[in-house]
Amino acid sequence: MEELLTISETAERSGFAASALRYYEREGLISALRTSGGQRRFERQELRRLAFIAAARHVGLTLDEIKDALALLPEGRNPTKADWTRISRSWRSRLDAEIAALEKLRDGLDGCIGCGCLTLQRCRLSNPADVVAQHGSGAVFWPPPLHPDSPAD
Amino acid sequence: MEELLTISETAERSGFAASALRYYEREGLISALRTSGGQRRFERQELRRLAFIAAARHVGLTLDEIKDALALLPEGRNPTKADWTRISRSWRSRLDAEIAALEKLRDGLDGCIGCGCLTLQRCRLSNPADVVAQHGSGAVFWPPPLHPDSPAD
DNA sequence: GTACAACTTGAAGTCAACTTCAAGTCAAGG
DNA sequence: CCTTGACTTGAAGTTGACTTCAAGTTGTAC
Repeated sequence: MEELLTISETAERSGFAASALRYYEREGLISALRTSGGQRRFERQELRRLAFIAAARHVGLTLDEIKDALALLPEGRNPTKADWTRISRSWRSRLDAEIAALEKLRDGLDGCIGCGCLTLQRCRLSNPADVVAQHGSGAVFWPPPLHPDSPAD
Repeated sequence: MEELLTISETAERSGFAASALRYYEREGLISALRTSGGQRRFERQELRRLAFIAAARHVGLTLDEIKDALALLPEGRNPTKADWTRISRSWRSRLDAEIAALEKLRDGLDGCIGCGCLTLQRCRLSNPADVVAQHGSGAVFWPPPLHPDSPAD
């Protein structure tokens, strides 16, 4: 029974590219033992961290956020089921918020596209400056961006 | 009554930074007239294109996609309400698909976090290699990524 | 002992969508 | 005419999450 995994084995089993694993190790998200010659050997436990990372990435967390979350795991002992559950509970509300934002956007669009207001002055959309003037910056029509790279902010 | 807008006026009214407007012009998403001295002057019509661009960005389209969409507008005459409506109709189904994907992810997480399977071998999550072996690449558990930059693909 | 795939490193490249910078030009008020 | 803020350009920088590359090293099968 083999105990440790090479980087390519870990890559295949986790679904991440080997280069991503090296990157994650550099960034402190995972750790690796080394052979006497300096090659990485991963403990099976790291596959759990990697599964967590994959899940968190799918939820939309940045690597920095994931790193912070992983830092909440206990030191010394292996994380239990309860540990993993605890630190991923907040994902639920995060996803709920994202879903709600998208639904709001969709419903706003329904009204807006239906009335053709993308081209008409009476819609807030066609004259964002009014909104900006009223509220400082950013259009109020749009829900907050899911990812903080919105051009109109 | 002024006819044409300077770049800073256009920036303020559209909500985009002046540098973004220059970028969009370079990329062919908007166009500008020029003074004899070479400064940009924007027609009011461009504000509609910019409102469209802002809306499309919020829906999650890339600039390339937006450029393609704008190319569907009629040449020669000014776009009508129907033109704008036509090219933004597909957003509805796109948003529906994104919402459905997030809901699927949320519901999957609910089950997964509830049973603690992030740490247990019986869950697909903790052993993605099995899934990869069965299906070629990528875990089947996760809905397709909303943005094509998923690490586990 | 030797071949050869797999591994190592640091540095640089990639992508999108911009922003920032430097150095110079334009437009409008007084 | 002069000042001054707004404008111009091309080039380079930014961010996050990696990937790719070059050049050298290791591990293992024969």
